[in-house]
Amino acid sequence: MHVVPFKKSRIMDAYALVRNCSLFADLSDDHLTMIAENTQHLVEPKGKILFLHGDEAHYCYLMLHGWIKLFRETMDGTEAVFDVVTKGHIFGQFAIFNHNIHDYTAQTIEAIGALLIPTNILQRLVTQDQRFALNMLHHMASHQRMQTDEIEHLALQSAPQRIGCFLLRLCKSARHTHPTESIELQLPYDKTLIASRLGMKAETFSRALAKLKEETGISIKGSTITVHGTDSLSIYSCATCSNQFPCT
Amino acid sequence: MHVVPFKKSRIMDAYALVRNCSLFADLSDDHLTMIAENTQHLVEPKGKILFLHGDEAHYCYLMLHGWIKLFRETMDGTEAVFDVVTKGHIFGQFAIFNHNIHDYTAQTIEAIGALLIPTNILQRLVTQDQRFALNMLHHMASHQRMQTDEIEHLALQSAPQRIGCFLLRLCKSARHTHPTESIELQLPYDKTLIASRLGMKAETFSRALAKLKEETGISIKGSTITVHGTDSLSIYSCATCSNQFPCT
DNA sequence: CGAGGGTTTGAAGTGCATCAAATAGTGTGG
DNA sequence: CCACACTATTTGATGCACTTCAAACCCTCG
Repeated sequence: MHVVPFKKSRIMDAYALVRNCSLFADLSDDHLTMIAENTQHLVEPKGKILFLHGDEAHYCYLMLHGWIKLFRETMDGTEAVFDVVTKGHIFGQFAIFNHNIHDYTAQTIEAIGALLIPTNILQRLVTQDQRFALNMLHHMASHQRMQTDEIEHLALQSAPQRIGCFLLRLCKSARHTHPTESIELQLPYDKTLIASRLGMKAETFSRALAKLKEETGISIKGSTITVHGTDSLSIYSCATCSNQFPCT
Repeated sequence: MHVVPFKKSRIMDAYALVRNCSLFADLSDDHLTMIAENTQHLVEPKGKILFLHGDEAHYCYLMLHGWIKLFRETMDGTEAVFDVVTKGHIFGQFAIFNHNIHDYTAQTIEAIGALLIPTNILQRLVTQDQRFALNMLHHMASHQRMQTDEIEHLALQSAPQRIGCFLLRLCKSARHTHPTESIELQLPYDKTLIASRLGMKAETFSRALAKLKEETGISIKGSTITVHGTDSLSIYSCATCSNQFPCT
């Protein structure tokens, strides 16, 4: 594990990073400082496994840059990718409610930087600080809502629709809210991984993206996709979705 | 809404029911009594919708008997069934972390009895009682683990495997742990609904169950299924599952 | 330039859905 | 107790979506 210790002067950096994470919003300065003082700065190259499904949890991870794949692997080698996360996301924190056991495997898909937060600190805080417990509840609830949507999507949407839904989420995180304006998107990681993230094979992804282009008029040039207004995507993808337009 | 008010003498009944629910375990007598005093006894016939996806949440429901289907419906009429719950289960409680909006629809599939618990009481309690907040965290976490498994199963298991997994859960809730003994199971609700619960059509369920019989040697007589040892089921169903034998 | 991974394309197979119809099971009123 | 209506379940035939296997293409980077 490549840990770069924070110098004293860097503790304020960690403090700022921690405070910006919604999970720690509204904590007292004392608690924020206590967390910041106990973090370490983790740097890892591409392909590194941070922990395995079933491992004892020592840390949770607040991402600074790079991408991480969260997944499970079955005995026969197939993978189920639950999420792919980057800057600003935190993962591994739910282990404190699971006998301190990680519920999935985490692997870097490119070089990353992250803040390591010891789980025992979270464990202590959650029993001592009512506000943190409430933050954690809201944090878990929002995670749960996303999982519920995920289940619905897996059950009801076709492959092209799931891609459309994924693109809509990209539009949203690019703060693109106007439903008729054009927006140029960069796929955040390679198509093979997006395919796994959406529960399909790379070949299916390729064909499904072509079909999505046909159906909604998006333009595709390598990993650059131009959406000429999100309306057509919403109509096509959210047709079999119980949420309102747009579903994210 | 058919509410049968508790007589004063029945408050102790409600008290006992509430205390037995793990979500309220370890609460102080005062708080348990306060909850019990504010509950109502709900009785509803078959087919009744308790609330719709998107409705404002006034109550959560502690089941006494009967079965409830929790699901979402898309515009084109297809359903995604998330769960089917009965005696001892509680649902609707997560709305307090979702702007007091229910996240799915709840409908009776046969006559039910339930304890109605006002959500505003939970909302107050979760901010005032540290222990309740912690209970709620563990409760949500265990719900989340089940959802995570659900996503993995939908992504990786075939229809016959999902049925096998469902039967294994039935074995487990019948406290049948010995892996080589025979056990006779009653399907808890009709096959059409089990099919929806497992994300497949009734026809597929019928054929998949026949295939499961072929593969694992279970016996089927109407809604009675005899499992001659859970080993063969585990081996067949958990082959594409990341969890240990058995996965539940 | 050449190696290797990512991506696309084609051909063939599998699994589940759909549509249609037969069968079994259940509760009803006579 | 029976005939009927209605629903649940099974079975068959067919179609579609996604996968699998194989090969070609493309792009990047040493």
